[in-house]
Amino acid sequence: MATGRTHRPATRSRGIPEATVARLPLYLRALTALSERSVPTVSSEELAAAAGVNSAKLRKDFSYLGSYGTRGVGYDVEYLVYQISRELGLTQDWPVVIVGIGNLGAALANYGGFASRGFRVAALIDADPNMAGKPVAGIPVQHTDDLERIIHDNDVSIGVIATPAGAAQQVCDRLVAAGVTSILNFAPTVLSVPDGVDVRKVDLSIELQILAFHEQRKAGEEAAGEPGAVAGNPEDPGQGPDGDVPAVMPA
Amino acid sequence: MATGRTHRPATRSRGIPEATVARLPLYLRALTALSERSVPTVSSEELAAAAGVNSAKLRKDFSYLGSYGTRGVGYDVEYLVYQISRELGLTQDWPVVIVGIGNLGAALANYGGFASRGFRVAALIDADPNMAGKPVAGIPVQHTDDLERIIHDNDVSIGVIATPAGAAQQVCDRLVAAGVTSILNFAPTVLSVPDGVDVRKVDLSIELQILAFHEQRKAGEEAAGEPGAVAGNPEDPGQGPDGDVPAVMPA
DNA sequence: GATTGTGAAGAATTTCACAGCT
DNA sequence: AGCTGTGAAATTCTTCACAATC
Repeated sequence: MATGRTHRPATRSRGIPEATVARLPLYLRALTALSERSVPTVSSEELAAAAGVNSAKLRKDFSYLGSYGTRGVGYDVEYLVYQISRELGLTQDWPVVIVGIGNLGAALANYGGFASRGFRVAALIDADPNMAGKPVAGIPVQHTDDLERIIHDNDVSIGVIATPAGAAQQVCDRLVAAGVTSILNFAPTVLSVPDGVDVRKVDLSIELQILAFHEQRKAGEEAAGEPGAVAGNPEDPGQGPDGDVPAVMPA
Repeated sequence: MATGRTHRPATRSRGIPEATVARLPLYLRALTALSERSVPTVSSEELAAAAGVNSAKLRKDFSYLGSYGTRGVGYDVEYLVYQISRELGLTQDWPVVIVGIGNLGAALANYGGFASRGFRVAALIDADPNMAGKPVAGIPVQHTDDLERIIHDNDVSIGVIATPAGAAQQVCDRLVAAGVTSILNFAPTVLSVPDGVDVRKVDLSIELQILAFHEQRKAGEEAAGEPGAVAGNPEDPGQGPDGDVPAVMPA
């Protein structure tokens, strides 16, 4: 749980489970692809396959948004795109600042999917005076000294931190003090923020470590006398068109 | 559920919940920081605060690994570092290949935390012939044509995909065919892989969309007559030093 | 006949709260 | 006295299975 303002039935049924929220972008992407191919309708089964989940979960997820499908037919692609976009708040434009324009910050600035869906890179900020003025992805880098002014001038509420770990908390504090209430953190640190501020983190080395855990487990199982040994034998019951992604759970 | 070989009590109690596995790297990072400051022992309360979780959860997590603490005292930092490292499989060296050396791939190649903890960038691979031979982060980029050979020669089992979305599935297929069984995907696509292969994904735009959802909700609440209105009011019961970070992972 | 929407069952995860050890 | 380890309760998430609807 991340949102501040705690414990209260959230007014009236504004109760979309967090797990569902986290999947909406996945559905939206799949739907956008269908939309571009001018597919008019899609069944829960097809859409679920495209998004990499199972269809019961998808239907349950959609049920929290409302009844947007037609029984016997499926979902209208355009309509669903709109409804999910609206639910996610993507019908408005979110100015975003990226702080820390090193390799990663530059990569993020250049990332196309950024602008495509409701987000706009309002400014790039770096502590290195030599960077100031240099354009990255067509946007001139500004100096950290002006951080507060930039936030205010652009009415930014979402900040991306791509600085080294050591600078992250300090940058975070300044962003929050200047009015940012959502932070996407790429620095490998736990940020502490006041209540009411959301933080999400993206951490390469954590993801790799989780993979290493599973990889090690595979190696171990292989060694222990297993009938079929070696990885990659394609059997296993059930599991339909889900296919990927951990979840593991031995027993 | 993803890992092949299903349904079996996993020999003997090798049953660490996935949610716990996902937090072990967090604990490890906090412990490593303590270790560097030569702190000998730490309580569940302190460590939990440093890792950004609550202490009951941390103790429960550790209970799956064994009884590594001392009642009335806490945990021995060095010992725990070792135990968690071992559990995660970080006492061995994992050669990793990065495919797609654009902005992001280069950022990943330069990422320090990579080498630091059990991972070694064995090779960089890109489809652009002009990139071939050019060093990135001190490692010469190799051409996609040699992908299979590179995987074999370096005994790689973990691959990182940082290509454009359109190329990701194809690269994935080749990696898997060549023997890779764990994939970290930065391309905004759902990859399909055979059973027994783990995929984790890191997706900037999904994270941003989740933030936008919460941001929108805040704005809405603000508008609807709320007592304290406006974000950032620091009250709220309970919640201790937890505060932030959703934990991501729908994967 | 096909497919949605959803109660109810089941599984996983988190939190509580305290017994048990040092 | 302090802090871990853990059953049990509470909560959240997933899956099942089928009635309702087109």
